[in-house]
Amino acid sequence: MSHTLGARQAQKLRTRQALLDAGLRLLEHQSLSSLGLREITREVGVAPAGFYRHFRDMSDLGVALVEESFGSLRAMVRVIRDGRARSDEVIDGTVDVIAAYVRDHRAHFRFIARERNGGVREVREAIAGELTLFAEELAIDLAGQPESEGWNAEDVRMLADLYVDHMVMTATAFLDVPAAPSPEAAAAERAIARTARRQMRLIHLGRSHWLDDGRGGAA
Amino acid sequence: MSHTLGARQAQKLRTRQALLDAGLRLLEHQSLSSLGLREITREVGVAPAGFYRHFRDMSDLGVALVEESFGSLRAMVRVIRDGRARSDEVIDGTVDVIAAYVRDHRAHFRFIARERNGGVREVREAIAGELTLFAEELAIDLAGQPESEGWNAEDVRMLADLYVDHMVMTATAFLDVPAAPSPEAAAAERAIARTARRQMRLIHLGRSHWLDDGRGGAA
DNA sequence: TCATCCAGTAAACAGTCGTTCGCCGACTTT
DNA sequence: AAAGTCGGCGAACGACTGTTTACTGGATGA
Repeated sequence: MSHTLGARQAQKLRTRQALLDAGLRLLEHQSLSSLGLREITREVGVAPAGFYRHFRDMSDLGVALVEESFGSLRAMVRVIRDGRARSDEVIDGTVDVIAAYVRDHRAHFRFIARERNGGVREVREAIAGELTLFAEELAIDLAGQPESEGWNAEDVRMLADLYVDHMVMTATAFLDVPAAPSPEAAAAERAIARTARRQMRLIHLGRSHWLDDGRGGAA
Repeated sequence: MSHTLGARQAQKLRTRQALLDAGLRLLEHQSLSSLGLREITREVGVAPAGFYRHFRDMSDLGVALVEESFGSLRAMVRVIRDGRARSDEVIDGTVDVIAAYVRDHRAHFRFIARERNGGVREVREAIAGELTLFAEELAIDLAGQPESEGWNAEDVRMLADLYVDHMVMTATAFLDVPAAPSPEAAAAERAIARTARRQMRLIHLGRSHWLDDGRGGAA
């Protein structure tokens, strides 16, 4: 059964987590491919060789960070899924959730944004996989909404991809405003949220007129 | 006047360009922050110390690469600006231009995509600046189109940002299909182009209904 | 209680790195 | 033709890198 996880294994997990945390902290100002193994162990206070007890190499740690990052994101996304029905509220709610995610998990998202096209293949692929999964889930949600009546699966997926891309872009925009609270920063955040809401509204508008001409939007 | 640029200065420029080319080549599979000065000079066949005759450090070379990259992009964008008027043609043309840019300047765009959120601040800011400039120009173009009648400046800019983000995302998607020509690669490219066209069409649809309810889309 | 396991250690390995220095020699200017 | 400029070279520097090795000592299970 799930007994209290012997002091042995517990300590190992704590060290592993310390390595992940230190990595994420150091990645705030540099990218994974320039982050050294010794740099992390030094930060944690562990001998360099100890690193290998937990990760094969830095890409391995990177992939672990991807999983950790998307874990915190998924938890937050469930909030939207169980949201209201009116499109205004869904849009506002989505933007708020994005803003909250970036505020509360800034380092996580910065890591994802940075390594999404970064220099480490394994990590890039892990992120791409998670985003695809995310888009697939969203497509299922969208397909169930009344606005999607008469849509074929391909177009629903097309719309889901557009939404995901837009969410990533919006979150990235939030990243660029300084974390330290200040009047200017708050204003910048509000401007980004305002623009993002209008963009989502415009997309939603396009969505609701997609079938207007009876061609299903096809050329 | 512009006399034929003394053999002295000409040679210097040739070396400088060789450094830039080598850098771009090496950046295909890694990111700027992990690229070493010696790595570049070795590739070119120049002594490490020679690097400093052309660039202060690697960030300096990175910024030069940003300018070079956007130079080739701007040249290509002019093709769209002087394009047809019908929205179908503009959309198809835009997607084709994006595809062509990624095909012909793959290394340039890969660099931009990778360093847009990369670990080197100066380069990140240079890219952000160029993209802002790009969005501003696009906003001017959009404002001049009949579809924008009755739009306020903020909403036009909001739309321009949406288009730019979408173009970047589309170009990035093209990047992920292998450069080597193959049946599968060609099919993947066509799928991306098809999705991108539909997304642009959906956005265009939203744009043309933006003022429908007389509130200018405002909540 | 005793043998076993294994997370973490300390030291050494062969490299690599960015940067500085003085110097050469071909081009440029006078 | 002489003087000056300056791109590129070669060598040396101290610091840092990832990885391997044999080890220690506390938790673990018999």
